[in-house]
Amino acid sequence: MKNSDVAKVFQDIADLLELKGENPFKIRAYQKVVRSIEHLPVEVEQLVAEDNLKEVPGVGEAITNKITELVTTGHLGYYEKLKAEFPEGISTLLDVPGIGPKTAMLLSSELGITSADELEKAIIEDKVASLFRMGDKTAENILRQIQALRKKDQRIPIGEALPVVDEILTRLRYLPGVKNLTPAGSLRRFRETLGDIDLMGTADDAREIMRTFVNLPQVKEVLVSGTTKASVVVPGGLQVDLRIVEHDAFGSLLQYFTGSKQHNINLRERTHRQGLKLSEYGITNLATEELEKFATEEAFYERLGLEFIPPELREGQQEIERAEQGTIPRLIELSDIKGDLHVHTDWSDGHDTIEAMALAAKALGYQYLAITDHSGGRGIAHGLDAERLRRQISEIEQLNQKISGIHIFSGIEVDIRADGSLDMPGELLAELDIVIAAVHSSLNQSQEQMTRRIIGAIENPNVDVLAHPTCRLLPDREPIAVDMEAVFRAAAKTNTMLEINGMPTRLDLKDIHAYRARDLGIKLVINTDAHRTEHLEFMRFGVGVARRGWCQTQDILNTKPLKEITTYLKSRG
DNA sequence: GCCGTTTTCGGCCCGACTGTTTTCAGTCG
Repeated sequence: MKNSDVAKVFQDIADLLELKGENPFKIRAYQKVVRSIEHLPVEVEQLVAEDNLKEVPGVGEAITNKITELVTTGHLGYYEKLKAEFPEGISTLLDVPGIGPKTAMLLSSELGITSADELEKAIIEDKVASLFRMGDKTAENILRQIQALRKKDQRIPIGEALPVVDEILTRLRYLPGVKNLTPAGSLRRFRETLGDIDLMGTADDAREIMRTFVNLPQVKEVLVSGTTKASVVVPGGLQVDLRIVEHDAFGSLLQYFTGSKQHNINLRERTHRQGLKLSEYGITNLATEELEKFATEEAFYERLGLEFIPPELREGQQEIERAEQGTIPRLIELSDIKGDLHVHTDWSDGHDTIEAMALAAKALGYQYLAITDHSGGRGIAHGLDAERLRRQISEIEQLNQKISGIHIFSGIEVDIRADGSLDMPGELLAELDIVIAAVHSSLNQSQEQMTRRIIGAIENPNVDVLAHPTCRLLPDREPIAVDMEAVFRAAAKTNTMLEINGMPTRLDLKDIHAYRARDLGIKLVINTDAHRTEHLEFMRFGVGVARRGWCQTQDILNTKPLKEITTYLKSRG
């Protein structure tokens, strides 16, 4: 049973307990476990087998037993019994913004409604507004939310959201008296998908910037428009919130709206024990009721006796304890990257020439670039055969003579065939500086077959890097069925590197896999898989994933300068 | 249901907004 399936069961339990009106803290305990499982870098099944469940934050005696029952037998008696107490499907009502447990129960008991569709019909038939504590406005709002929910593309990949945000920020940044304009929330934490966008800033006159914001050309609908807060909807159904405070309170505002819910809860629980209270306005001493303001996040964390916690780590895992001990690692930064080891050119399915790609890489300040076009495996446009690869190697030699200031490595992204063999003769692969292997076809193999196939490639002595290991595509294509723990073991044993592919539709390895791989001592590489010069900019997404995986420079191969990486690649043969 | 320099029992984050109410319940982030 996959972690996401386990998380889903416990999320549903939390929802049902909410409907039941259970003790809110009990409900929170279940919600906390859901988030813990979602962030788990290993399979729950493995933890059960090794009797390590209690190590997971928020998992105690009772939940250990429930998880164990669920993953060993495939069902959970407690959950089945709980479900039987409610009409089927009622918890889906909670997905509609504005509907909580009380309203859901009311709708179900009074009108027999258990789905958004039924609810929409009932509102249109004017059956809802007359219910207790409801009214015309409430009914109308719910109706709007149901209809918006249908139009909205769930969560949006960060790669799609970022350009929208950049455009908005550019329009607001140069207004007079505006400072500190920056994204917060899941975007600042660099989550791979976003539910909405939070923007923060400070201003001499908040009303001015608010007015500009709600009147931006890309705004399709204004949801809330106040003096310090406004919410709008932009194309694609994406909601964008802007909050503006006074300059001297920016640190607490940014802190408050950056951490995940769990990070904030953990932090406030901790400070509560110190006799302090946190809010977006600052830190209040509970005894004296005095409020301290903070202009920067650094000062805010320092006041709490904590090391600064990078946004990407604020997920409510172990980061607060680590900050307490002063052992937050110095995470890798974009400026640490010295080159890109996976790009395509017009020799295969890329858009630009080798020379153009090299010059673009040089312009980014890189010391090296590896050209890794596709091999000719089936289904890949213009893949190289042995003959063309030989010609490409010699062209790269000539270009290295011609261009100064950047070194071009000869490489290939060789296709891993369905049987685990590689789509290029071994003796030719051995001539290349770097060999990246990847799965592109027969994605529907069984987990057993696929795992064997990939491990076959990892164990091939010519392979240096396994590219985009799970082959998922955001937002739609699910990862292939593969035993990642077995892949990690094989990579660690053979000293094969794993890629963090920074293409925004891939981000593969993903954050928790990068965390696990790093933990096992596997060397990682952050690549863009660029198919044109502009794609080299995707590096920032890959670095974001690596930071979420707690990676430091020494964990990432392409932070090494040219001389070191050349020696390293040669030593691998 | 979890958890422990305040504790094995008694706590458990915080503020804002909205709409329905005549002082607050419900929901959200």
